[in-house]
Amino acid sequence: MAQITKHPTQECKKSIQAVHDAMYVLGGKWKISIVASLLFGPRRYSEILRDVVGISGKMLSRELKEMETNLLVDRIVSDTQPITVTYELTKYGKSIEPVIITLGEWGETHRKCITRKD
Amino acid sequence: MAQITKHPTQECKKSIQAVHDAMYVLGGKWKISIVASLLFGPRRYSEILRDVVGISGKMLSRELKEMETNLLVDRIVSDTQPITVTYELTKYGKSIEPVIITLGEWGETHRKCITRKD
DNA sequence: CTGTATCCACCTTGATACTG
DNA sequence: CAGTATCAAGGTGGATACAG
Repeated sequence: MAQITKHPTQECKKSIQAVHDAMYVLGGKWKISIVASLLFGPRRYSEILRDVVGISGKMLSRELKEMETNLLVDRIVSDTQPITVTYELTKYGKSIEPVIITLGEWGETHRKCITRKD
Repeated sequence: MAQITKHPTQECKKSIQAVHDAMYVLGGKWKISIVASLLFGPRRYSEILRDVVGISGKMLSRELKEMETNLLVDRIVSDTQPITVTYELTKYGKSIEPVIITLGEWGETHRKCITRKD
């Protein structure tokens, strides 16, 4: 029916909006990396800190807090001595997996391109 | 063989790196939206400006320049009067399509979640 | 039309030190 | 271990004016 020929702008804007929505939630410098880490299973604060190379503690807790607010992760506190905190993706957070996979695959390819061309 | 149990960190870091690489190139506030726009076909500067709601001219040209540098887009100048400039995705740029699609789908779902929960 | 230059407010991030 | 507080620096992005 509606071919993308004469008035593609509406179609286009809709897609762009969807993508923009996604990036609003995943938009921090580190959020996607954190999700990638959490896809491997529940992680402690300090573990994420080691996994996500370059992130600072401040950023990690801040991003995690935002992600908690956005219902992407659960924060589980065990009142051991000293306390341990485990983060894990919610069902909703796990639904990002395809995005991460796709992005990761593209990233690997990209790295190859870089290697060849730089 | 190597189960993701004892030493998941290496596996994990690799994935995270790949994702991080991707975000390095796609990382601006607007780049992904611009790619989304360009996926609908070549676009003029002013068209992208209209498609990507909220972006300013300065940001658009800046982001496009970076994307050109990263070989994601081609910039084609027609020396009409006045000149017109068309941007289109390179083959490499088009390879991001799956990412955008996946992200867009997730974004739509996310919007539904927002609607229900906010 | 397609940008660039400048000014400026705001946001983001890191380093460091500190708390429970 | 799991954060928080504070400071400082740089990046981000918009408005406006200007240029080819």
